Amino acid sequence: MKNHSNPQSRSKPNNLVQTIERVSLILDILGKSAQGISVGELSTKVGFPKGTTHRLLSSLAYFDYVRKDSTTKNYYLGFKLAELGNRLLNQLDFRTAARPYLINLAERAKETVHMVILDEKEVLYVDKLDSSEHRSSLRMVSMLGARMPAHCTAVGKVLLSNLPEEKLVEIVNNNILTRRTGNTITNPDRLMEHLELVRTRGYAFDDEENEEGIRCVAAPIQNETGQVVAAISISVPTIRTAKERLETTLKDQVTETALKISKRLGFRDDME
Amino acid sequence: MKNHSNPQSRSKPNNLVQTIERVSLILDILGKSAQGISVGELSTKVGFPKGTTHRLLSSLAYFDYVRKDSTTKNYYLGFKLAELGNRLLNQLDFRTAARPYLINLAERAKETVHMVILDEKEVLYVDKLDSSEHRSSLRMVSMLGARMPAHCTAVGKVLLSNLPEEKLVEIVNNNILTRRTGNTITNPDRLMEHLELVRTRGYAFDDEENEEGIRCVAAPIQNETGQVVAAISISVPTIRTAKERLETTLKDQVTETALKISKRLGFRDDME
DNA sequence: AAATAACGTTTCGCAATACGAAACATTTGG
DNA sequence: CCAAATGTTTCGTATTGCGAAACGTTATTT
Repeated sequence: MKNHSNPQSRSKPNNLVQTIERVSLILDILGKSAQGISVGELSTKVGFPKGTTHRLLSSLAYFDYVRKDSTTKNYYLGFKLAELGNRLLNQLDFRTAARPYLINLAERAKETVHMVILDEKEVLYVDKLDSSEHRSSLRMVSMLGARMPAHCTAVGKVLLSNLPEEKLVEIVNNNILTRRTGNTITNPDRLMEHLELVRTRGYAFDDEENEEGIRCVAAPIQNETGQVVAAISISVPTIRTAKERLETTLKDQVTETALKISKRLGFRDDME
Repeated sequence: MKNHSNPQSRSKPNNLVQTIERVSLILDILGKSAQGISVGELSTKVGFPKGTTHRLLSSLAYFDYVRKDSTTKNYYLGFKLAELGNRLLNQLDFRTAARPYLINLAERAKETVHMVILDEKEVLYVDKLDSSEHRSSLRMVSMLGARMPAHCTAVGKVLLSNLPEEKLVEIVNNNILTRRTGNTITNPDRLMEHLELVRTRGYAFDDEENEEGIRCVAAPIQNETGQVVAAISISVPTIRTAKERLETTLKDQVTETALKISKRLGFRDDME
């Protein structure tokens, strides 16, 4: 699997298959209902009749996309999704290639390391390594597959800054930049300016812009065609680490590691 | 979310929704094609016409269940699956409850710890902790969501042994017990006998029955109703660890931890 | 315990939906 | 540059899935 960015993605097909649209809606709702949901409740939520909802659910259950608690009769997401999600992550070749480098980085920095990809306006976590130092901290329990707005994370800003101009403008203009903390950049013009800086520098910081008390540095991963396919970052709690360490040692470690991984993927910095 | 076992699951609904059946088939194939697959190729594989296949794919792509490489035009699994899979795992309350105990167990044993649930004849990995000692070993790269036959793993045998008699018989009779190593129990009668022992003991070993060079001990996790919802295990390489340690220290550690987690979930051993 | 309400499940005639053959477009290779 | 292969769209048609209503099955009330 090589190309992971998807430039002209998500154009609404002229004839959407109704069932797929409905299934997607159902799974989204189930994903938000940790306690499960009954046919009736779901039926009113999605707006199609009980019978129809039931039919879709039982077909989904047959293929394990959905699970029914046999006593309460509530429906949940099914384990097939975990299986396919796992398959997907393992199919990402850059992820496999990066692993050893990320483990090494986490050990040396003694901090948490993430790898993410860009999906429209959000970043998606595809790997995560804790340093042995902070294993017991339960702060971030398994974020694999989790999403985060791009504009307020170091990884997100690195990835945005490498987008073709028009795509970037489209994303920035068509979405409100949600405020997550006092430091979040919510002004489109300021963000564009900031991304310009990130692009020339080749790395980005997150100075408590996404979460109070957490700072990050991030750098891009490029493949053999020079395309940016992912970004990696180191996250540190403000209490424990001085801003200076982030901007010197840690910054150097992420950028170096990112370059090593990129080279491993066939990238050459003499390329252009 | 409470009940996770699904006693009378997977009965074929009288009227399956065709689209769901087809989508499931497509996703399964994509899950096996790491290098991506073209419309034409997929179309012949699944056996429906190109146009139809294309329509389904573009609808799936719209909701991000599938991704299209814009240059090669190949299709891949989409990131929505990773997101939903992640949601599912985080919705498992017993998993969240168990985490701290598993971290502790991995640290003390200095070995790899797994948590799994039973899904029909297979076991599905829902959590995994490496001890800091063996982090760099790349042997098991992210098995979350991965599946394994139940009959040849310690966790699987624990879970099978707690199934209602009829369900167990059904599973053992309707599936061939695939041989994974020289030690795999492939004879149904011997397996039933062995599971009887596991049931009375309350824990199970895997003596290189699933993978040459790996041994495990596993114990069950029970919830407030006494129902077995998951199993946990410690895995050790035969070269590094004597069988005796597995059968004494490590066995005690897993069973103790499993009981602690069960109690945390409201289980009381005085129940019955 | 009986009655009833509330919810899950199934049925079935109808029409909208998705089907798929074939036309059209685009890319690839000679 | 043409031809072959592959991806995409169209469109008339029949099938598929729709959903109102009937039927079962748990839960709740009196």
